[in-house]
Amino acid sequence: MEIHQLRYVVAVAETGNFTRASERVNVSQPSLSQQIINLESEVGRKLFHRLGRKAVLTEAGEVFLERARRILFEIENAAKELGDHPTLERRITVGAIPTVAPYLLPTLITRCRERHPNLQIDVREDFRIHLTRAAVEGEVDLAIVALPIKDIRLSIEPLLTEPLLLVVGKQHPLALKQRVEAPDLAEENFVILGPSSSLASSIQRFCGDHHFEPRVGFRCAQVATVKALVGLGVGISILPQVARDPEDANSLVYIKLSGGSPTRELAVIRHQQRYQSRGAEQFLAILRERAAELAAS
Amino acid sequence: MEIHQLRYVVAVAETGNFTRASERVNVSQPSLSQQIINLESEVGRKLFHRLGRKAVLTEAGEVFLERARRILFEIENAAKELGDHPTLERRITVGAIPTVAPYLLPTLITRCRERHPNLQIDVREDFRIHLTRAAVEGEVDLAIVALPIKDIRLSIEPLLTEPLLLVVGKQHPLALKQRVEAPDLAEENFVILGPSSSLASSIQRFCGDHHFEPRVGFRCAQVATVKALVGLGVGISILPQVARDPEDANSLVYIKLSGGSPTRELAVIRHQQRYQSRGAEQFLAILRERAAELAAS
DNA sequence: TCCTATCCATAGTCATAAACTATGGAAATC
DNA sequence: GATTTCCATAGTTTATGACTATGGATAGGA
Repeated sequence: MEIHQLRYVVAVAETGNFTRASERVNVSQPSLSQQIINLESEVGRKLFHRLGRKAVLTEAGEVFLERARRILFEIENAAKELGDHPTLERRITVGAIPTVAPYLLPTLITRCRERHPNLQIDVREDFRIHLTRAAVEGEVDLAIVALPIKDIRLSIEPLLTEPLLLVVGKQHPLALKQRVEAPDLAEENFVILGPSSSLASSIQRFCGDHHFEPRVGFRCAQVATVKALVGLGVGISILPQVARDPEDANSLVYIKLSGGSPTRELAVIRHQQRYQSRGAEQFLAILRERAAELAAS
Repeated sequence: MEIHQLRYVVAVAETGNFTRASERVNVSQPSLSQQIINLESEVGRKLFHRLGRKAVLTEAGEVFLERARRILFEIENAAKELGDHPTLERRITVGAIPTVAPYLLPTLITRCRERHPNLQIDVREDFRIHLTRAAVEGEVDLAIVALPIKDIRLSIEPLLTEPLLLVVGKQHPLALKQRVEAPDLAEENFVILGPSSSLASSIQRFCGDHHFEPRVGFRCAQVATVKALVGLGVGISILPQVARDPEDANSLVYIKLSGGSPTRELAVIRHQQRYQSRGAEQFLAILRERAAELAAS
């Protein structure tokens, strides 16, 4: 007897149909069918009559269904109790990509400390592909990343669509132009982050959409390095608006491109089936609040 | 969260030691260790302090242990309830090898019908290797087979040590001898069952122990065929005492070999972890009773 | 009554998880 | 200080659960 088998039984009982149940629990119908058969063999009882297009619980199936529901409820509560226990310290791990971490997390963590002093937040800054894997493997509770992401094991909640701004040095000719469009960038040298960066991928996709390949002159590991080099005038870049810093005004100019400004969509991901602790819920509420603020500005 | 992980947690809690716990649940220590680590990662809490040679529950671990025990108890009861339900028909499948099935099962089933009218017994006659696999895969609840058997997934309960008797035709020279020993058989033609038969294997092993290879003249599929051929005088055989039939006296002579009579040990096997239903328990009690009777005769 | 659609079960294949063995590091014991 | 006993990691193998393709049975509609 396995937990996924109990879930499948409950799903079939509630939908009346193996196919519908398989859609509900995100497996293929033959897979669910086989697991129900395996379970029936193990407990030595038929749990469902297969009546043409209907799956109907047998008498034994009705008895078993109550037990299955109780077991699943207990399992849910086992995880919940650890997450919500009044005396156990709450601790979560949050991931964020490098073009989000230094700009969003400080505000989020500050608010969390103010409102939920008992909540400990560990941070992991990493690239999207690593954070995706970490979420799947339960190494982080939540991760803030840029879309697109495809992994059916993850729950993906969009947060905001964030403008990406052209950034040039104050002495750069483009800094003086009234209107800058994508084709204006075709001959420029780009300073961007490394190949693991989803922002770097977004920039290359945006340029591709405008039928040119960006001339990548510099690959950097940190946004601060990108800013420093752009400020020196050796190239241009594109950064998310959230990366904008008041101090940047000394040497940088942020420009919203005319005729279709690039954007990226930020989302928060977590494991589809992993219980979400009270601490994770608290953090998520603050994250949603901050995302709404950013979207409105 | 998986059921085997809960079992491992309980085992570690009760033994205080990963190594001891792994022995208890029949997996290797690294495997248990890895599963505990995976579970801790999933629930986001340390469940055990690893203090040198001791594994001690953390506070979270103590909370979790209660839940784990409750879940495992519910799971045990889910299976038990189906097996013991007062109104659900009880039905079990019993396997037996061909040199046991026709001699033991009729008596057992008759007694079961008398004492437990609500118990339905399905029978599967097959060779040991197939019954072993069927028990592992839950296709039979119990199976009566000859030893040896090695499979850690099975629970093996010896039933009785059964004499194997030499069988010859009434006109056979050995029928008239006062004392027959193993070397007397070295030049005889043997009539035995097919290569899948564990009895055939036992005969060959017995002859091997006496430093000769049996001359196998006939391979048969049924004990009745063996008896018929031996009665005709075309060869000799060795059959378990339980196969002896009053009608055999017309044409056969059963002889207990002097100087070390061959035996075989019958056992009943079942799946180690599968819940044993009330019906299976009832049958098993009758089987033990009959085995004791046979052992005394 | 026949055709189509919708269901479940089987077969074959593939990917992943859980098992293994080998082994290393740390701590306890002698 | 050496040895023993524990747990964790790494690499490999095996078993399980997933997939797709497809067939048989049944229900519904024309």
